[in-house]
Parts: sequence; structure tokens; C-alpha cells
Amino acid sequence: MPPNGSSAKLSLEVVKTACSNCNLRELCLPLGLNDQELEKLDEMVASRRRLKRGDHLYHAGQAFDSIYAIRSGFFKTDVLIEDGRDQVTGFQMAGELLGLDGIGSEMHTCNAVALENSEVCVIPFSHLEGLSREIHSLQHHFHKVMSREIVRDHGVMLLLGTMRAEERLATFLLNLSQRFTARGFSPAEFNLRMTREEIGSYLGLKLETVSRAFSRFQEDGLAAVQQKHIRILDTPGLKMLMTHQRG
Amino acid sequence: MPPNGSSAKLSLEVVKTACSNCNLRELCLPLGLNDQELEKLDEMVASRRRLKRGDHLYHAGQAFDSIYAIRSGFFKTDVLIEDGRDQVTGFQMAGELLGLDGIGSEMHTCNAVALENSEVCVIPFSHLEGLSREIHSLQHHFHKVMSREIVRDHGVMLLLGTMRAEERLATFLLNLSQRFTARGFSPAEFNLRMTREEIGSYLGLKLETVSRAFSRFQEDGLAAVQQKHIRILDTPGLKMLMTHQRG
DNA sequence: AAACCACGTTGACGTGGATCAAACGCGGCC
DNA sequence: GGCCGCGTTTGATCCACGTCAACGTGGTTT
Repeated sequence: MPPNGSSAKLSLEVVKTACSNCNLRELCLPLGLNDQELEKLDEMVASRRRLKRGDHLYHAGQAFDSIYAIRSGFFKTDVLIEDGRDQVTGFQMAGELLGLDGIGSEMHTCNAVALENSEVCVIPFSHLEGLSREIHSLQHHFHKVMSREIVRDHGVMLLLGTMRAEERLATFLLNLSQRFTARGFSPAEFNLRMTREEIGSYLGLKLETVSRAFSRFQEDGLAAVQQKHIRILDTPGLKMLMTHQRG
Repeated sequence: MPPNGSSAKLSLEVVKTACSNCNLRELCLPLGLNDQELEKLDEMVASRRRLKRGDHLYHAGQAFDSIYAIRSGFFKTDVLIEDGRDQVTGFQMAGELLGLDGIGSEMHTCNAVALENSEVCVIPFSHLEGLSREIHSLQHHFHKVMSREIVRDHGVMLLLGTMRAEERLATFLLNLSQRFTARGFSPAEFNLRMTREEIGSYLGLKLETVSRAFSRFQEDGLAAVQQKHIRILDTPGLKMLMTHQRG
């Protein structure tokens, strides 16, 4: 069984799985709410949606009316322009929100694609705005989530604007590791859900460069890489790569 | 007198210049509010702050409690990390908001620096959250503003991840042009407030590359460039550069 | 007006990553 | 089991941009 393979084991529970008994509530929107607030939140979550690997949760251009909380699975978001250029803007995992990009223009501005079989909670945005007028802590937490998304994007801009290939990949691996850890998985060992090309698109590199950087990590004893299976061997070494270097 | 030179002429008006009679209200937070809602907004804007060229509005690490609406002037925001790397994450002009990055962690995560003498409205964030619980349209508009910031960042990621130097610069110029236009200035002629190095940092290029790209635009008749003064001569040509090309 | 200084331009050269190309590994499917 | 096809690895070559260096320019100081 793969370290954090959430793909297998179809859960049979058709039971009411609401925010109040969701084990992601400390990572997701409910954070900081009390019991009765949580109950209100339960009512807001309109429905669930299951997606198979490769399915689109939404497309760029599609009308926006809900945001989505990932219950399980793994997604990428990407933007593409006429001439065929394509940029992966992020990879999202359980507990994270999708669709915030659509609020501003009332339509989605990127594509969200499941990279493995996944399930999301559908949160009609007007309900969220309504409820966050009632529940201060929900309002505040939602603002924090949006703000953090902006900060995350700034981090990616820093990466794309100033880092060299291996620094980018090291940063990427450490970020994944940290997020897996927060979800109770191994910090050191995991399976990538995305291809080299998708990693490359996210990091502003070509797939060959990503592959070579992985090989280099392997040579240098920083990580054991076998296709999509990653084992981080030297976290401090990767951190060094990420921050240091230059000059 | 430069086309849109807001630098000179210190206005002596100490008059009450509130949102309700601010000529930026269609670009800024008040958008879509009715008269009585606007009055409430007036009360929320706690104070003004004037900054001279080079002054910091806030520093990374500083405690967050307010966001800022630019009344006049021009800013940059940048993040920098230990090893000296530095990424300009945006340039902001009148009517735009600064400080959204600070909500998530209760402290600012980037530096905001005035690139010319500027004035901002100080908006205590708790007041904004309070008022947006009362005024639905304010709440919704604020969410839109944050969302658009995310979308803008995705655009920059696309630029940094996939474009070549001249495409980046063309995109940058057209974006500035469009924003100046929205503020009633000439779409074709303006003065840059930032140095080549700052442009380069924003676009993920070195200052020499920026300079060369400007020279190339000059040669190709796309724009007349004289130090900081820019005159766009061939907007369609720049658009072509921006989107097309590749392959 | 001379001297200074920050910023910008231009040239020569080096290099990291892109591109092109070939082979390999692995899972899916008859 | 053997074939097929996608994803990955690896090598050889190329080129856009970075680096280093010299010089130009416009604005400010004295």
C-alpha cells in the first residue's frame, strides 16, 4: 500500500458526513467555529461531487457560483491562452479550497482537474457570504484563506522570478512534504500525483529539466526518486538548496 | 508637464475628502454602494497617510491591522528572502488596495514602498469586516477585489512561467497602459515610476535584458522609449508580441 | 559650471535550461 | 505472455538571457 494512497478503499459510508464530523475541519473552512456554528455550516454545504481521475471540476469561462472544498483526492489548476501556452497555477489537496478565482468576474478563470479520484464539497458562494455575515469567525477565516492564497502566489512568483531549476524543485518537494505532514502522512515518502510535465509547467521548466533535477537529487543523496515515488533523504540539504545558493 | 505626473503640485486641501466625494470611488472599494452606504464607508476610513517617494507604507513582518486604498501616487510591493533574493510582486496605482497579503497571518508578508509622493486611506481591517457584515454589496465587492488579486497573480505566474523577455515586457506595458486609461490618462504616453531593475524584478529578468527589450521595441517601431518616458506607437504590434509568438 | 551619482544603454562573452532525439520502464490490454 | 503507448530518462546541441564591463545621460550639489 502506497504511503498516502487515498485512491483505494472506496468508503461505503453514505452516512451524513458533514463538516461537523469531517476530519478535515481543522484544515478547512470550519476552523475555529464552535458546535452550533458548525451545524449552520453543515447546512450550507449543498452537496458533494465525486470526480474520477482526469475529470474537470470546472472549466475556465464557466459561470461561477460555488467554491469547493476538497474532501479527498488531488487537483491541479491551470490557465491556458489561445496560442497554446499553459501554466499550472497550483496543486490542491484535501482540506483546501478551489474556485476562489471565479469570484471576481463571476466566472472561473482557470481549469480545475482531478489528478486522482476525488471528492469535493460544493459550497454555494452566496450561502457562504450569507453565513459569514452571521458568523464572524467564519468571515474572518474565509478572508484569511483568500489572503493566504495571495501570499502563496507571491511565493510562486518569487520562485519563478528568481530561482534556478534545482532550487525550484527542492522548494516544490518541501512544500508537498509539509502539506502531506499536515494531513498526517509521511513527510519523507509520498507518491506524486502529477506528471513531470505538470511539475514543469508549475515550476516554469520543461519536463526534461525536471527529470534531470530529480536525477541530480538522486545522485547527491538528497532524495530517492523512482518514477512517481519520492523518498526525501536529506531535508536540510534540500532546504539549503532552496534558500542558499546564489552568489 | 509630464502626461500623468501627479508628483508635483502639493494640494492644500485639508478639506474632508471622504469616499463619498472621492473621484476614485468607481475604481476603489465604494464601487456599487448607494449614498447612505457611502456615508458609513466614510466613517470607516480612519485616516490618511502621506508618503514621500521611497517611504515604506509597511514592512514585511510588521503587524497587520489595516489595509490601504491608494488615493494618489504609485507603489511597488516586494518580497525578499534571507539570501538577498528579491521579487517585486506588483505595482499599484490610485484606486487599488494594498495590504491584503497581511490578513492571513496577521502580519504583512511583503514590503510596500511609495515610488512617488503618495497618499493612502487607512482602512482598519476589523472595521471593514464589521461594515461588510452590514452592507452586502461592500462584502461582495471586497471579495471580488481579493479574487481579482488572485487572478492577477495567476497572470503573472503565466508570464513568468511561459513567456520570453519581449513578450513579458509587452504584456507589462499594455497592462500599465490599460490601467492608466481606466484612470483617465493617455493610453499611449506615460512615465514609468520604476527603474529598469524594478521592472526586471517584476518580470523575472535582469535590468540589462529589460533595457535591451526596450531598445528592440524602439527599433521595431513598437514604442518610443526615452529613459522613463514611454510612448506606445503600435498597440496591435505589442498585443501580437504578447499573445502570438512561440513556435 | 564642474563634479558627482544614480540610472540607463550597449557590447562581448558565458551558461543554464530549452530543444531535438533516442531509448527505456511500466502498466494496460488483448 | 507479449505488444503497445505513455511517461520518463538521458544525451547532444543550441540559444536566450545572464554576467561582466564600459560608457552615456540627466539631474542634483556645491
